[in-house]
Amino acid sequence: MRLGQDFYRRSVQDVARELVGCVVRHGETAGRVVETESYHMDEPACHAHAGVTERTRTLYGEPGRAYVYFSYGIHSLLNAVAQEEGVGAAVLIRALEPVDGLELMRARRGLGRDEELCSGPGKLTQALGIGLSLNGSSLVDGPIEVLTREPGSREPRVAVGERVGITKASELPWRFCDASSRHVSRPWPAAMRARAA
DNA sequence: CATGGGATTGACT
DNA sequence: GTCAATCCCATGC
Repeated sequence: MRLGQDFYRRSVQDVARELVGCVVRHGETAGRVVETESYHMDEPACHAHAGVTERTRTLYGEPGRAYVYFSYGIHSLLNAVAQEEGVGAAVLIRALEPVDGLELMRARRGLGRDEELCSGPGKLTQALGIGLSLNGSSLVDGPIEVLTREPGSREPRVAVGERVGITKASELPWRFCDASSRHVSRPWPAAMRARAA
């Protein structure tokens, strides 16, 4: 079942935590979310911190849309816009566990072990074929689907830690991981595993 | 209009 | 562990 707009119209931290275990699908390819990070306009690591600009318009828009942006000249990164319209906040999808369309993912990514297909924010957009043209598209009724956790599938053990790869506000514990997954973008320190819920 | 930084990855030492 | 690739966008002149 697809997540509705109300799911996203909440605290961005809650959305990030609860997205772990959900499934993202684009066409034939799909993966289970094992790692997310939340970003909010009030802290300087968030693009929305600069205010409303052409780039951040999507971030300030209605919840439940995709914010896709280009990073380091090479990678597209996928975010889910959260909170009320007018608040710049989003959840970065950092890693997936491949579920469907593995062959197509391998073709798009080149040779690699299954753990390497979607174990990073730039890798998963490549594996799922998500590009900048999908910026602003709806996750509620658009081409990228975000589905609830399969009933009966195991409850993820969510570990909380500091966000990865940023230079500002790196102390905030806004990274959420399935601690038992081997498909995360970076190894999970033992100290953080202890905090897993 | 010119410049510089960045929520990354993969190749190489 | 280090480093380059490479482009969008914000900022400043």
